[in-house]
Amino acid sequence: MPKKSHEPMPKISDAEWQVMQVLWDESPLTAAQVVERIAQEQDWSPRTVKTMLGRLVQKEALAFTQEGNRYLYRPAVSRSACLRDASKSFLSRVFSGDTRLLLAHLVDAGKLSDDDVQTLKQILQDKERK
Amino acid sequence: MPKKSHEPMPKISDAEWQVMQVLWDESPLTAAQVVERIAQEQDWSPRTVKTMLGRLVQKEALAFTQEGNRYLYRPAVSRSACLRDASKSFLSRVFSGDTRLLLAHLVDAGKLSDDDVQTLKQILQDKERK
DNA sequence: TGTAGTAGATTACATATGTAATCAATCTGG
DNA sequence: CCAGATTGATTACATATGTAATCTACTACA
Repeated sequence: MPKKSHEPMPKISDAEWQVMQVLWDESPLTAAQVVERIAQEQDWSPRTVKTMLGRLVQKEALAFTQEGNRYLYRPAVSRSACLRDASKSFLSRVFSGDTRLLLAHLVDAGKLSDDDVQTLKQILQDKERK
Repeated sequence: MPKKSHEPMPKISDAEWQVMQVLWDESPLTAAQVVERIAQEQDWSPRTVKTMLGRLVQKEALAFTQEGNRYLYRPAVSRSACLRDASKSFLSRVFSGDTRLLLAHLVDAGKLSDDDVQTLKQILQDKERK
């Protein structure tokens, strides 16, 4: 087994998440391609996107390989690990780590459509049958 | 009806949440009392706590009334409103606004004990009977 | 009544973040 | 072969954040 050095998850900022999402959805991508994808949703200057890419590489949340004179970027941390990490810190910060509180809040705050409720019940069924 | 000016929720930082939680749990409190409560969990200098209090007052997340030569602090924004706001931005940033994804993740990532699952089912039952 | 504690106000300071602009090397079309 | 476009690299700069220390005014004890 390779030694898992359990590097602390890089702390990804709000804006940076946008960029990560793009690359988790599709990668590798050149900076220009990321800029395109981002443009669909955010009104950022291409410079800004480049900055994000640079910072994410520094944080080792992204990696790249040289392709001719440009870079091909790809995630260096898994989306699921980041989701786990972000969920955990959000949960502890806002809901004192009480998952049930969060769930109750979601259900309660009308965050869930009837459909969502059905899906959720299904998920729970499955989990029980597990 | 008083005119609801819908001020944009003040953006509460990670560290500031700690202080808000204390005051949502019990208020009003003097700075010294907040320092005490915080000391239970965090190893912050009393100065640091004072800074948080000051910033939260600026952001109008806290209000105070003078009591002799000291202040009595109390929340100026409701916990539930902040939970709503924080949940919303977390959800959209991390889970692209897909509540079901978040739920699936929570259930899935073993965040839920069997007990939690029961509670959740109960919550759902209640919601349906609503 | 003078002096040491407190309380709040002001200032400090490094790092993070949002949001770019400028620079140097390279590629590309004429 | 050269000028403009394009790339990544470096620099910029205001605001936010974490983490305090210093300053000033008032209070309470000796």
